[in-house]
Amino acid sequence: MARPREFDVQIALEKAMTLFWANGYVATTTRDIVEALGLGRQSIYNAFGDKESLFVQALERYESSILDPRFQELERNEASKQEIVRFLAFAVEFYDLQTPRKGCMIANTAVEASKHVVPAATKSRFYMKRLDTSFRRAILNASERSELSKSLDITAVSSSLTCTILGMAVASKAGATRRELVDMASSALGPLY
Amino acid sequence: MARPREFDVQIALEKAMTLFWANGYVATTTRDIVEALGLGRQSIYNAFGDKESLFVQALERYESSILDPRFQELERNEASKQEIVRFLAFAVEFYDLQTPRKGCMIANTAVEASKHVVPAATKSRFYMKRLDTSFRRAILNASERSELSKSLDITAVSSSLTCTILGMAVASKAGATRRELVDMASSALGPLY
DNA sequence: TTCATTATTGATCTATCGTTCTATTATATT
DNA sequence: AATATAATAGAACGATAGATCAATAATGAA
Repeated sequence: MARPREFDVQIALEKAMTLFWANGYVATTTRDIVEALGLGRQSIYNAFGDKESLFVQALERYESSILDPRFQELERNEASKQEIVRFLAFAVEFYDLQTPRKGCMIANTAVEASKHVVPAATKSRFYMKRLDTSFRRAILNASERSELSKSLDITAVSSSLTCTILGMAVASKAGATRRELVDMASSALGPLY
Repeated sequence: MARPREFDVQIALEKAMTLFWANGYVATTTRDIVEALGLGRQSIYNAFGDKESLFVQALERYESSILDPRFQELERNEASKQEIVRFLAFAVEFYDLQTPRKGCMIANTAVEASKHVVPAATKSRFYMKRLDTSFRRAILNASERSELSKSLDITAVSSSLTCTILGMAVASKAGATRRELVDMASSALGPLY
């Protein structure tokens, strides 16, 4: 009935994600996108709509391909101390091994793109809440299993862990060493021991 | 000998600082600057040079008018636990009371402007290091006064405090409640008690 | 095989970007 | 009062932004 698309939409979206992740929304030009995706302008507009729409789809791909898989462990009903530790350990790897250092696309978006892309602001707020809720739930489980100190302020610690993830993202992008990232993570985990 | 400037350079710079702080480097246009400063284009170029130069000067003003005064306490030779607590308490106020929420210009710069303004990248790295060093020194003092647990990993805690400041900046910009900011700060202070 | 439909290509649109030019105005020194 | 100097105001610059148009190519359904 119609001419079929010659490129893989998911691969193209992956490239757009990487580009926006590294350079942000405003600073990424449509010319950059055309070059990075290796496609014609019109093909990109056909497939993804305008720049803002492409950005939102790239952010959604970041969520589904990067974030969601990592949340899976942490959000299990029985998740406890171990899952929190593993989440933080993954964050260290994730941030440290990036070349170039891009930080976290959600944190970057909160800082840079929220003002220009309304759904992006909503998403960044949602994911921070989701992270906080996940941590709290896991801490609660650990507490019920008597793995933690009785006097622990669960709300405070979950907020602190969320804060640590965000702080690591910024520090990483600013060039923090692996050692520093490890220290940030391990120190934030202190209250659990 | 020549016509005198009709406006106050420091007041104009303050306005530029607020604008860049809220909107970032790339997203702020020279038109925005002209409107916010209430001056003619050429007057601004005469006084501050091009956009990049103005940004660096605005960032330097942020450092001297916002950051340096707060570092003063923390960087005293005798600074100890109390100064750390006060620094974090100030950060909570600072981030919470902003309208609109602008976060920290250094953190924003690290995320958004580093790629476009080389001196800004240097500055953001410098200030994170300075913060870390100040915290470490104060912790060291507290340790020597036996105010802290013997087993405390001083390097890890100072990294964690730095991380917390950055995380709070991002969380605040994303709309964190005051309660959440308080929790982030107080939980990061946990190891000191 | 024809035709409706969509993909592709590359030229092109308008708006706005950061910056500079030109002309005028205002002052301190002579 | 005359002059050198710098500030101001606004028009204008070339470059580039995001987006679209027009022409062509490729497919599946009739």
